Amino acid sequence: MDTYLQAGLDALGDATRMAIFQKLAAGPLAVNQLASTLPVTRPAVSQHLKVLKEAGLVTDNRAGTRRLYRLNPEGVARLRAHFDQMWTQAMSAFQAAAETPESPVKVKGESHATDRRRSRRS
Amino acid sequence: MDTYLQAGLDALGDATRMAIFQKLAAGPLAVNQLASTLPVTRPAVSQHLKVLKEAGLVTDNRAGTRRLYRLNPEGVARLRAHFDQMWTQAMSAFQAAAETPESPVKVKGESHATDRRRSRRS
DNA sequence: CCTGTAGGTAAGTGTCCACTTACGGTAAGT
DNA sequence: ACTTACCGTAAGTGGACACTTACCTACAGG
Repeated sequence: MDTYLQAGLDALGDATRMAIFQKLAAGPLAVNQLASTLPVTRPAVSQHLKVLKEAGLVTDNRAGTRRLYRLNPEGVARLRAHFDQMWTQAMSAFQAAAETPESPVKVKGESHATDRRRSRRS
Repeated sequence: MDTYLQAGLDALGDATRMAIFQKLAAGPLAVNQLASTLPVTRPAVSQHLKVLKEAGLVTDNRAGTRRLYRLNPEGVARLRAHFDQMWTQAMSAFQAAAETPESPVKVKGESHATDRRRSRRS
C-alpha cells in the first residue's frame, strides 16, 4: 500500500479535522478562532492540529501570544499527487475492461474453505 | 461542509476498505478472492463492500453462485471531482496570500472565554 | 434431493480514538 | 509583579466501529 496516502486519509478522515482543514484553506487562523466556530473545545482543536502538523499538512508560527496555523503547500501538493495517482489507477481498469469485450473469469477452485480463521491485525 | 466528500472520506478512511478499493481497481473480484488476500474474514469483507456500495463507489452483479464486485466509474469520478475542488480551493489561499504582501490580522477581542463548555456531538 | 460452495446478515465483543476536564507555561498589558 | 489571554499537554472516559462467530439463503453439480 501507499503509506503517504494512508497517512493523509487518516489525517483527513475525521470530520472535525476535515473541517479544520477547510477553514484553514480560507486563510491562517489561531486556535481559538478555529475552536469558536467548531462544536468542540479548544484542546480538541489543538490535538487535531498536532495530527495535521505531523502529517505535514499544516504549519504554525507564533504571533504574540497566539499561534497562527496555515496550510502547508508542499504537504497538500504531495498528498494531492498521491490521490491523483490513485484515481488514475482506479480509472485505468475501466478502459482496460472496455477494450476487451469479455473475460470469462473462470476461476473454479481457489479457496474451498468456508469461514477460515485468521490472525488479528497488529 | 460537503457531505459527498465526507461520505467518500468515511468510506475510504478505513485501511481495509482502502485496500479493497485498491484491489478492485485492478479488476472485478469476488468476495472470497478479496478475503483470501486480506487479513480479515469474509464477513468483514462483505460488510466493507456494503459500505462502499452505499457510498456509490462499487457495483456488484451475480455470476453463478459468486458475486463479482467492481468499481463504479461514476461514483469514483464524482468523488474525485469533489476532491479536486477541495485541493484547488486549498491552493487558492496561497496565491491570494502571495499577492498581498502583508495582512496584519489584528483581531483583538473576539472570544475572551477560556475553555468554554460545549455540547457533545450527536 | 442432497452435498458443497459462495455470500449476506445478526449479534456480540474488544479496541481505538475523539472528546472532555484539569493543569502548567508563555507573552502582553497595566 | 500581577493579571489576563492564549495555548499545549496529561489523564481519563464514553462511544463508535472494525472485527469475530454463528446462522441462514441461493445456486450448481452429482
